[in-house]
Amino acid sequence: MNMIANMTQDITPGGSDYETVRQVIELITEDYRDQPSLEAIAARLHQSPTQLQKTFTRWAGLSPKAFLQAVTLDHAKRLLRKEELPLLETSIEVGLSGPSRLHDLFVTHEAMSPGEWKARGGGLTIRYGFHPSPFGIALVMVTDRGLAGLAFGDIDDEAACLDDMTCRWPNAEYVADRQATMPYAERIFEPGKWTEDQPLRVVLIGTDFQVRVWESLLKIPFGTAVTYSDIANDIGKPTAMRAVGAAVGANPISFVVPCHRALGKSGALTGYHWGLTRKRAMLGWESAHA
DNA sequence: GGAATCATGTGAT
DNA sequence: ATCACATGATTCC
Repeated sequence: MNMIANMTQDITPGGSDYETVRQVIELITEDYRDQPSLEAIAARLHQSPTQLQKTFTRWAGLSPKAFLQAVTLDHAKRLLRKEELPLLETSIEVGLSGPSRLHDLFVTHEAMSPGEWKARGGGLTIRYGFHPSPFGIALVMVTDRGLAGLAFGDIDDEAACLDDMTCRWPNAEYVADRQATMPYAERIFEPGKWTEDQPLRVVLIGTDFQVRVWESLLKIPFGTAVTYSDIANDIGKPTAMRAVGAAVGANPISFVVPCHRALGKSGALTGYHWGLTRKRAMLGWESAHA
């Protein structure tokens, strides 16, 4: 009967490009030994090569090939060596006014008191809403003090995503309020809107150690990366690299607190709470926008 | 090269 | 006390 030829063609609007991108990255990463051609990839996704190329480039500003190159071990190692990437700097100087978005500079953070942390969110009202983002559906959570949580999910994955977050502060009161989270969502993924006048307020809810790790992450400049042991050094506990890994993983505000810029010492990508593929996507996206 | 192994700090139960 | 980790260095094939 009717074969679904156009099945992959229409995807729901809003962050939909990411779905395609995700599959491309996944595919390339799995079969990177085979060096699959654009053509082969397109065939696997039931799309025409040109269409795929177009979608991908619209999303990343980079061809799939260039993108993949940016996520390669070699490149990662270069990010790690603090030998400033001449490439990035020139492209900024060239006058791409917008994209320099060193958004980290305009984030103000505030940590919760230990007492509040121990209450596990008790007495706290958290409003949340789902919004499209370049990396899939984003779950945004805010308190009256500022942004408290940011999570990602794939299409139709929203419930699991929400679960994951509400578990962290089980005693808090949760209210679905898309109106309240909307302004945050808009600004997060449009870093051009982050100004010194109106910095993005974030609230770090975690233990003392975790908060220190997260603050350290915030200092990593856009488009660069550090190792877990770098962070351990930065907070004055050089031997706690493993603990750092755990703390990084517990970061409730992914992307804003750039946990994706933490790599293994070899430059290899290690785990990511919301999926390694998403980590790759973020890194590649950043190299393209830097 | 890669798999297995161990030393390790923190946080949750 | 004990266990699970988004690590990292070392030691085996």
